[in-house]
Amino acid sequence: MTTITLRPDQPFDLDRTLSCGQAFRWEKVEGWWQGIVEGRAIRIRQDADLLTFSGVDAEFICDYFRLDQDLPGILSSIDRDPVIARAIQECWGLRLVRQQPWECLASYICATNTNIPAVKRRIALMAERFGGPVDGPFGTAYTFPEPEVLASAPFDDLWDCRLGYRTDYISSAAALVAEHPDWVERVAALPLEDARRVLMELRGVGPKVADCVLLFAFDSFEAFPVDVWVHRIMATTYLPDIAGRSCKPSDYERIRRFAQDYFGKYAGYAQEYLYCMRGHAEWQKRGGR
DNA sequence: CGCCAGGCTGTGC
DNA sequence: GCACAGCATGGC
Repeated sequence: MTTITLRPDQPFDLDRTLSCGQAFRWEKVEGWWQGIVEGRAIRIRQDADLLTFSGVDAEFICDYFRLDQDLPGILSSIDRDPVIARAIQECWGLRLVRQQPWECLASYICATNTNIPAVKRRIALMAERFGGPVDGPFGTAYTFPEPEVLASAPFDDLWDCRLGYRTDYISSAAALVAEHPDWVERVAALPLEDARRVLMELRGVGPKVADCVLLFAFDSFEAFPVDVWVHRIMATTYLPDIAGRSCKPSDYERIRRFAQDYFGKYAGYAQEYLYCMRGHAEWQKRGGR
């Protein structure tokens, strides 16, 4: 067991961070969060300002949860009106975790037009079938499958992971990443808009998936993914003339441009705080206003 | 049963 | 450029 004591200037809420739906490989069991990150099985809990964990070292935890990122500074930079202020207040301690590009890409391809429990199930099934076993603090776990393995997996075996119509998307994305070992570096080296276009060349990757991957795995904090929840929140509070519920491409573009201009270079944090607020009872009670 | 979910692709105009 | 159908799956 290792511990980290959070400083007063390091606001952090482990529960909020791992349950808000950004990462899909964590589960809370008897007070402990169990997860698989970068091939390691991690067990972690929080008691006030004390983090207790095993499976990785303190540097890994600090890096994964971005504990050294100046969250108070970021939040004050996006805190521009009462709505986002309330999200910041109610989602106190939420941090964006540092995800691995390939896993993040595949995960969000699995996350289109579906719900979070189903995404978690798909990823767990893929890991059990195509990942590697790792012994950790909570028995045997399975790493997220390497692109080479998924690229050569028979269609029917992938289909059995409940991927549905996304089966081909995962297969071909895996093939591309497997064929280009420098894929991550190449995308990482591109400016946001160029990286976005490159990601969207993949089948099954549209604007929303591309923005998620850029935000969660490529440190593009200006990226602003617009899913149905964020679309709803943005339309009701900031762009009331957007009528439809279907998020047309022009709406998507308008929303993200507005958000980047309005919230600034950490618009992605604003997105995640607004998204996190979607499930808040008080928000829903008031009909999203 | 129907409707919705961290949407995207393909077709037709 | 726009709209609109179709899509596998699971939660509620």
